[in-house]
Amino acid sequence: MTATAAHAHPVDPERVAHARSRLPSLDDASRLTSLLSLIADPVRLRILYALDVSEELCVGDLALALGANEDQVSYGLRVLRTSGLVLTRKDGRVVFYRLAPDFPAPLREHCLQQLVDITRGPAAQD
Amino acid sequence: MTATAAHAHPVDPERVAHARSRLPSLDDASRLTSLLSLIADPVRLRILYALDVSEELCVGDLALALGANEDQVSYGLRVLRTSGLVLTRKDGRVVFYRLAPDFPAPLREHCLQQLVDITRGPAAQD
DNA sequence: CTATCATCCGTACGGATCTACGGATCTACG
DNA sequence: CGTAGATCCGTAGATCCGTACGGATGATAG
Repeated sequence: MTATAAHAHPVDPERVAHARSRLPSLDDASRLTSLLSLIADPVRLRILYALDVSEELCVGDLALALGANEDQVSYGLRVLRTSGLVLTRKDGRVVFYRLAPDFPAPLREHCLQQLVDITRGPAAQD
Repeated sequence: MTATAAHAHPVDPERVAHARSRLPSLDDASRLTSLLSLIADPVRLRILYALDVSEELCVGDLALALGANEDQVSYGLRVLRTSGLVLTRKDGRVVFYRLAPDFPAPLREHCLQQLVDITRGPAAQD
């Protein structure tokens, strides 16, 4: 055998079939996770938060707002820009960033506007 | 100066202040992103989907359902288990996994139940 | 036209993460 | 007991990712 090829017959065939029928394809899952990976970084996530509430900010101001150095912000923006999540507008020597108009709405609503709560109430609802 | 220390005065102080006041702390952001990182992986995400719809599955069945090898699934589960997102129940020589009872509800509702759509409609609605 | 500022780009380094493999456990079965 | 199945664990190698740095670019001011 090549690798771990055990388990020829399911323990619970019904559940396997049920799961399989509702599972996103590996392809869809990959697309989704590459999107999630983009926001799964403190700097990038906070950049997105900042842009979400402030419409438009330049790199330096973003760094100020986040309390991060400009290298980090610049790199974060590079990634977000490359993936099309943010757009730029250049005015003189300043580059302004904003969320792309086609920024995934569910991502914005759910992740940006509600997900912070997650970190606070997994077991403690206070 | 040590590093990139430019930009002494904001270009747009108001927006900086506004963003800053609404920004999650680096700490909250880090907590959230480490959670997001857990689901930002195709294997783990699909494991969670499968467990979400099938209540309980053992490693081998999970591998069957995902069409992945058991090593991948086992490693994915190891990570999820370590982080407390899934629980195990042992019955004979089979180990069953399920979502932890305190699995973050918003994560479940938003990410697992709605987020796949994201990958389909950013610009192309078919 | 030169100095300076805001920002981008390429690169190199270090650490985290995933994969793959071999072996250890524990259970069931005869 | 001894064997086979299901799963876990440790580890080594490959790969990905974020950070930091130096220099390039383009724009403004003098």
